[in-house]
Amino acid sequence: MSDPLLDSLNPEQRAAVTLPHASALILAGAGSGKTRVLTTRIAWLIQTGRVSPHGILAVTFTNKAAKEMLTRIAAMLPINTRGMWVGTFHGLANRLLRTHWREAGLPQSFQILDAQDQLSAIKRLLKSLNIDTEKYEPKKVQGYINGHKEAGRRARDADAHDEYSMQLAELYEAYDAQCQREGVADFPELLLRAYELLYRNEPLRQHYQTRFRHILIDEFQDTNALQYRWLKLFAGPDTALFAVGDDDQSIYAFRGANTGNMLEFEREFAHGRVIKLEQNYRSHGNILTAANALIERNERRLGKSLWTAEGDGEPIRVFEAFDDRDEASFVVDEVKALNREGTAFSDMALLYRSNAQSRVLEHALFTAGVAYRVYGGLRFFERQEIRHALAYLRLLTHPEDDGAFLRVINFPTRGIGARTVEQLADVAARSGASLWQAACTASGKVATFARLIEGIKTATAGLTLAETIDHVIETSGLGDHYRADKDGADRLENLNELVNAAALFSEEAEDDTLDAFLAHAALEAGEHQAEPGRDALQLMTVHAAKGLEFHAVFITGLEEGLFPHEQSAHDESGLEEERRLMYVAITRARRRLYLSHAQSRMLHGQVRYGFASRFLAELPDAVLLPLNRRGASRDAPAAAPPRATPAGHGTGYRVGQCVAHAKFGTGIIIDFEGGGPDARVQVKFGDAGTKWLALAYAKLSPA
DNA sequence: GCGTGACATTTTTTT
DNA sequence: AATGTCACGC
Repeated sequence: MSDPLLDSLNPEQRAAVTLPHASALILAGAGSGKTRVLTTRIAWLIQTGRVSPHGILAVTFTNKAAKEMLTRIAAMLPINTRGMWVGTFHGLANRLLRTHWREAGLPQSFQILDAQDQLSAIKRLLKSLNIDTEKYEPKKVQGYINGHKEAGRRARDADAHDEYSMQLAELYEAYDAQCQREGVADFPELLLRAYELLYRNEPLRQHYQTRFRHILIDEFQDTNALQYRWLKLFAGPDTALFAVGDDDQSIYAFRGANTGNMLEFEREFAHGRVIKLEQNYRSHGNILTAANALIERNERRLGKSLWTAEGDGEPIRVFEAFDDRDEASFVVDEVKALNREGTAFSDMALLYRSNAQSRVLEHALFTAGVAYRVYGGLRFFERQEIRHALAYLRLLTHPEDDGAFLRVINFPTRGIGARTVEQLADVAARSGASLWQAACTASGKVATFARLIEGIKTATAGLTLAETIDHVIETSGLGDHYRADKDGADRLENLNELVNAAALFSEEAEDDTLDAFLAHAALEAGEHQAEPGRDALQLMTVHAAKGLEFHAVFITGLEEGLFPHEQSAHDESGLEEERRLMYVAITRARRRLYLSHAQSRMLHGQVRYGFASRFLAELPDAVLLPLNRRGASRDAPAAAPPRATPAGHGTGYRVGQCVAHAKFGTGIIIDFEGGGPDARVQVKFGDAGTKWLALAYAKLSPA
């Protein structure tokens, strides 16, 4: 009898879904139905009675993916999915630590530090230890600490051979001590703590190992060393691990993701049980041909080639613009044309390597009146007014939190300046107490502040979450502060939105305590971006586009130094990651793909000249369609792009022009000086670097 | 204690 | 170009 769950799957997908009770690695290419396989596997396991929801642990990297997974499973199964653990690594670690806080050595109300909180905690530490922040930059220290935590190393495990690394290790140690004292945990700490908890506590470990008979991991290529060890710890002798990933889409190595985990997993758990999903249901043939040709240039990969049952489709359009503004206007024209032909704006995406590139594009779109939406940027719970409000709340439930204390002690300003705070910190440090405790014994303005917090605590004792937050906003003076500020309307609205978010949270969450809400705020920085229904062009970085798909995709800024980014282009591994990034970008497109680059571009306030990205040359010519400059009328002198800076009269050359030199190859003129017989030009060559050449002697020809 | 202007600093991002 | 950080002066 046919099973409705499995009917629409292809043979490989079906094999993956119905694997026996053993660990396996699923190599799922872009657009091959990865999420579908993962969710169907869970549904199938439960429906066929192989496991109860209680025995399932499913891990993802983003909250969005976790939510999507739950929704899809719920749609497939009539039964209730409660009891299943589905969430992000951090969310699950938090859940574990909240349940076993005593065993984990944390206070019950421990607070979570996001990256920003962590950085300010580190700055505070460096200051208290009188460390030279020129030599030990806070950001570097943060990177050092997180790097070690993500590799599963405590300060004592960090190798310290010279003065510098010994100092760093000491700072790491001191930082952890500070966090412990204040009862806070940063993101990697959540994982490491949860890991250590199970590692050291055998009964607990056995409990979870027996409970979770099936562990499923999404985006496995993004796991770091600690997350992998974490999974190994959860897996008992009778646990089946189901890891789904695509090494070609690993684009987070820069933050510790380790594709090597896939190889290791194959050896340690899957024992050769590897299923490749290579049929792509998303893109037309030419797009896949390009993607395959590109990614084949990478050495380090497990090897996989996408194919489609669809036809070749349209060629990939390549456009060379004079400059970034020209590129933007090209994009605008094409977007409008596509929309006229019936493609919704929301089904088109405009991708770029780095956020700074969006400005010019936005300007052009705005001027042309095209609705667009930029993803990324400041998230809801990261806004300063929200952080202030949350800091008050943190202080209510967890007064030991010095970070929260410092954020609000003088915001809104109440006449407590740096000097006073410093004295307070001295008192606290001498007695080993928290700032809050020191404040409670203080007098004057500090005492008034302490009474304010105490007052809020008493007044909100019986209130709901939303009422509490509303009360905090009004009593703390935050509300008045932003009402007095003529630019404070948006912030007030956000604070109001925070109250709404709390009300919603109370409705939905099983545990609607203040602590739970604060953890939620830290772990889920807020995908609550407003105005969904509107049909708008989608703008985002390539990173942000992972996992999404669009009818038409524009990849812009395909220039050396930008994409691949110059910071990554030096070593082979960096370059391979950039290539994977390009692979991800290409495979977002279903039907139509545009690649564009510009001869010159405004970057960091000055004009830069770049060559076309090497990635363009790595695509097969057969699938590319170089676009001619648009209609002759638009090329009329009046509308010509503003690149024509004459390079000395009568020389026949101008800045921005491509030229060829017998010895140095081709390059672009980026500057000139003198005129007539003395004229010299500065040319940036692809291979030979930048050279000054005298026009009278150098044999240049237009290229 | 607080506000302002000079200064540097620019990848990618989730949790 | 634009943004954040820091030191200085009121």
